Amino acid sequence: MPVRSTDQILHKAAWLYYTHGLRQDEVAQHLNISRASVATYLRRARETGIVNISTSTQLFADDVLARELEDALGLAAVWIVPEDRHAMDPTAEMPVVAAAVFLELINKGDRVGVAWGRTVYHLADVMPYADLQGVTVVQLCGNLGAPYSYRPDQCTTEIARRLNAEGINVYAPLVLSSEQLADALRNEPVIREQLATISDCQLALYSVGGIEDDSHLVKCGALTAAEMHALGETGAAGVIAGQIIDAEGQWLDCAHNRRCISADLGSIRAIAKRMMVVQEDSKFEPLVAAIKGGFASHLVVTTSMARRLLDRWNSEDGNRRTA
Amino acid sequence: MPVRSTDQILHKAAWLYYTHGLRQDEVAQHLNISRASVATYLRRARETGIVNISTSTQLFADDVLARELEDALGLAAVWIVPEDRHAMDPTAEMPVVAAAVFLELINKGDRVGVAWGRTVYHLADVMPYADLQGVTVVQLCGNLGAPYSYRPDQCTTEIARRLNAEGINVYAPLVLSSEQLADALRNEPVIREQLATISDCQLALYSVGGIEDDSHLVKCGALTAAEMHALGETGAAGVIAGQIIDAEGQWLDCAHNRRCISADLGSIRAIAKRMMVVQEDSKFEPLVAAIKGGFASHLVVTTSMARRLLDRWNSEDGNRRTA
DNA sequence: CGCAATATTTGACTTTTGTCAAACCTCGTG
DNA sequence: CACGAGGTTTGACAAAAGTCAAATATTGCG
Repeated sequence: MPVRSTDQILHKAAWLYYTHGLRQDEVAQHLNISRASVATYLRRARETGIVNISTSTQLFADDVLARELEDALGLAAVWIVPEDRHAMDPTAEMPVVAAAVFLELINKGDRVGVAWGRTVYHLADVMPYADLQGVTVVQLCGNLGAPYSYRPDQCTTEIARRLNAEGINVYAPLVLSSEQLADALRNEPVIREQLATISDCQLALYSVGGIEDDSHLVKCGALTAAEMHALGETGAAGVIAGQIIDAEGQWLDCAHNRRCISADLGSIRAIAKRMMVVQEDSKFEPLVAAIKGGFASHLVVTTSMARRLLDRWNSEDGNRRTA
Repeated sequence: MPVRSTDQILHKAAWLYYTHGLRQDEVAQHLNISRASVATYLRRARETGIVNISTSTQLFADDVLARELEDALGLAAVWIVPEDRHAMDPTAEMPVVAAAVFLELINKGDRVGVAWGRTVYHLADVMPYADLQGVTVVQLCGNLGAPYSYRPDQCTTEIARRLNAEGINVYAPLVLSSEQLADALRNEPVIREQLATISDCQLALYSVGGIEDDSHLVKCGALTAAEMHALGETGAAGVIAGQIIDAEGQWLDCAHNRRCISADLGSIRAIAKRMMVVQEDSKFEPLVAAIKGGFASHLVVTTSMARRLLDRWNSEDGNRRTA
């Protein structure tokens, strides 16, 4: 009855059980331990990503609506999460689907950028464990305290931890009090180099922020409700990685953006797979702006949001034709 | 109680059970079917690759010996399969490990080349099911009847089927009766194009063949024992994808090779990940030749084989130093 | 070196899952 | 339209897996 603390034994148990298909008591015999221990080891092996159990997200991708959206908006792939789901907690479903899709989109050796928002937080919370050594998770924007469970850096770290990947954080605040300071900090070698690597990412993960008085940026204290309101008047339409974009998805030249330390929008657009997840129906206009701005190649949305998007694009097509 | 034959229901059951962690009876309730059906669906979902359960092959890679081999022979990665394995069928272990390693090495969208041999057959037999749509499995050599379970094309097909990948077969015999005919066939557009795509592969899978009287090529009737014996006299050391190589791993200019329709050895060397699996201890010299010829970047071998390889390389190093 | 705090392992019990023959649908065919 | 082959679904039972408090080992520290 040897007592080893290494996780060598986790690997052995997992291998015999999952790959060879032995029963737990058989595994116990092989390893000279009790069956109860085997059960514990197997749970740990699953939790640490030694064993990976993944379900295809096909279910959410093979909807006619999804195909239509891809064609109409020119997206690489769309996943549609139905709202009803047979009395299953509806708000909980989206991040779960998104997490699974995210995992499917990651390739070995990839560098992935992760932004910030309530959606991303929830996603991190339900992210399955996996063994993605060689993957790097980089933070797309500066840091800020949040009224939710994680700060941006904690969020990156948590995702990296669950994936057994390397996490790289941005050691700077998201918003500074003056443009000068923001400029100076952006030019600090550590920060500059880090932001420069963002366009090397193969995959980005984010949601789009709204510009209402109760939007995320306001709740986190980056902007006051009044400031946000004013921005709305001057063309703000949504938020990408902490930065304000206009209705066409372009960077808005405003005080907030100039004081912001985050990934250059051009760098984000340069990322091959840009995965956008949108939960709330209220984010329709911001989402339209983000899509026009080229911030989404892979989209995860609800059925109703998908319908609205399709309607909008069809009507714009109609307008263009009649014009 | 609807009766749907689609596998939509497989996806739903798998999603609720594996991703949401519901119990089988809860899933049954959600889907309005009996729990027994759920159990059946889940099995089918696993068998068709909708659900993927994979165990890290780390266990076989984190051996000191493996590290030493990588360093000494300049290989990218080595997996070592212990021979004893606690009364577990030893010959059965290698293909299982190899199959898992193979799966880990495949990336989405890859093109993988699969060669031919008893080892590869067994590997196909134990290949887990997976959902690798977008992957293409191409056959590296021509066809030939075999005394084992599969022909080369069946083997490619079987692997592709289990992986839900696309399989591409070579519609030509491995060996022809005359060099003229082989030349003519090699220049047929269909065949030529197919062989030309081999260097586009990201991953190759093969073993190395021996040159004894009872070697694979002889058993399959491609060569007589006498011919093989004669080839041994003129420098043959092993077999790669049906073709004879010499002790340095170079293409041997012989009648058999000239009559052979298979991947150009240069194309094979051009593949980034060249995964070689060797089961039998008797294949030591062929393996040495194959490694010298640059046919392995990723190696799966037994402990004893690993030791012998290391000894050989160390002694050659010694010779070089003393010379 | 002893002792407490912490982590691991186990046996006994409960819950969950796998299995299989029988019942039941479905669809093509005579 | 009745029949039967081929498939799916189910209920009931057997087998396997999960759980947890108690026991045992390990570690850190005075």
